[in-house]
Amino acid sequence: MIPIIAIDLRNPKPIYEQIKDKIKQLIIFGALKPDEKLPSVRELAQTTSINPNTIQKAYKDLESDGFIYTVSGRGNFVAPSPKKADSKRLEELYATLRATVGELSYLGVPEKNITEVVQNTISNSRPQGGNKV
Amino acid sequence: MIPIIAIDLRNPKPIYEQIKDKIKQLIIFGALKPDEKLPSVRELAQTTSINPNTIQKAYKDLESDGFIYTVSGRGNFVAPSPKKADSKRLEELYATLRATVGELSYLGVPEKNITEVVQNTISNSRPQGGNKV
Amino acid sequence: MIPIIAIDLRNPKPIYEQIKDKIKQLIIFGALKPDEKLPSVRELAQTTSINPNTIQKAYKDLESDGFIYTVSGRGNFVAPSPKKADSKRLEELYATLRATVGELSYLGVPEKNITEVVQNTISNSRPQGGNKV
Amino acid sequence: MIPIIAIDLRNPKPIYEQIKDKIKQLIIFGALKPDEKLPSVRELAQTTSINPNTIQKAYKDLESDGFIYTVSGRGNFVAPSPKKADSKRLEELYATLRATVGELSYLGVPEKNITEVVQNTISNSRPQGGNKV
DNA sequence: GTGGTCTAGACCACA
DNA sequence: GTGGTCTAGACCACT
Repeated sequence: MIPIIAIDLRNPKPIYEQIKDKIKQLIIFGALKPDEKLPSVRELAQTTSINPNTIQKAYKDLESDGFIYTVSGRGNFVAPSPKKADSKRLEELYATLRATVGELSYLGVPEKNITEVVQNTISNSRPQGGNKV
Repeated sequence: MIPIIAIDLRNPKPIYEQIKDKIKQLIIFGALKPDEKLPSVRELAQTTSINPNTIQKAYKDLESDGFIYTVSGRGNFVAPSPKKADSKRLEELYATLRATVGELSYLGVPEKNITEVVQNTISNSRPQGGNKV
Repeated sequence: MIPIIAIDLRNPKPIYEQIKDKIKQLIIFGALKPDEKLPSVRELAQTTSINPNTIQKAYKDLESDGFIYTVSGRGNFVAPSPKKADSKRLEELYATLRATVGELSYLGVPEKNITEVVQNTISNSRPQGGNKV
Repeated sequence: MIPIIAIDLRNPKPIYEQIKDKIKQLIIFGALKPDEKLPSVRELAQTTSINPNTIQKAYKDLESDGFIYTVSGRGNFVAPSPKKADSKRLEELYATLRATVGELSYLGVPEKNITEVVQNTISNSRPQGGNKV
């Protein structure tokens, strides 16, 4: 199953970041299961009409962020859930969270709407490790 | 009161965006009150050792985003209330919110911690428009 | 002062890794001081006849390893000494150390010679932090 | 005694090199005695699920490096003593040693810890040639 | 002038 | 067939 990744060339965000974000989402929200094979660099390059080098950069970044792993000659695969959270990354995420929620609130979005989105997002995100069951 | 704005040159994020973000935060979380005067471009350029053109760009962006307003010859001031919520911007913020919360959850941060940060952020953010009081 | 970096194209080790290693050495053994400016990507590309993309890859890797930092529009600079050692990297280094020393010993190099090289290397490596005075 | 060789497919290092390194270690640290028989290519291929060609290549390299010898139709055996020290290889090992020790020192590892590892490694490595006893 | 991104096209090592 | 490396050449954003 090859998930289609839509790229918006007019988006100022770099293409490889758009790819990273899309794949991250697919992993986080469970559309891609652990150890599932991702489309090969060349394959994804063809289906998206993006240059293979650009795809590879996205994959490399995802690997160093611990979302996927690479087996040379075989392809790229979804990593099992990370054991240790990188504290630097967590700080970034918290900062983004505060800025985003703050702006939403400032723009007049009622608390109820915000917390609802947060709740839904959490319950839809991939249960990590599976320890709970 | 001239808020000190710390700029990190090593940060890959463009300087003018760092300035925008910092000032946004000061407004959202109430450190800068409505109609309060912002430091002049020159002044801020001096205290931060940043090129005035860069400061100028940040101010211009903040104005078009409705966070501040400019009075020619007088200076820049904090906007009293956010301009009508731009639905495109709201969608962006929601997308960021979902991505951020999703990743936090995926990285193993318990729901409690996330919602706590969200709650605190909301209650600390500036009551918009002064409608509540 | 632009240190000349010699590249051996016949060496099976990738060019960007050769560059990384050379620069690491210059930093570790103090030929490049903290906050000293490195040659720009284009400049080094010219003096070495290596493609700029290859140089950039080396610089990016060095940055993510904490040896240098990048200021966009300004250039690349030697990072001050790392505060926290990355435990994963340390493990790699210890493994390499054991393998190397083991093989040297196995090949008949007397203990004296090995420890001498180790001692010299340590005393020549850049004093980090400067706390000791 | 068939030593178990763990291969990490995610490791970017080629599989045949991982095998070479593992076997080298077993020889250097005495887990495999001189003239002891190594598992056959087929056998090792089965127990590790690695392609026999890959194992073959590792063995061939080990032979030309003087760590093992092959008797046609009989199998592969641990070389009794290292072949005459190849000065090119020694230079490589010294270079690696300096780079590794330098980086460890740079990363803040105290001299004591480094020399301790070196000492232990030397005393655990196989006494070469049996000259000492 | 600096780094950052992207493309097109090529060759290699590995399995 | 897969990822990894490299080149040549181009355009952009930032300062």
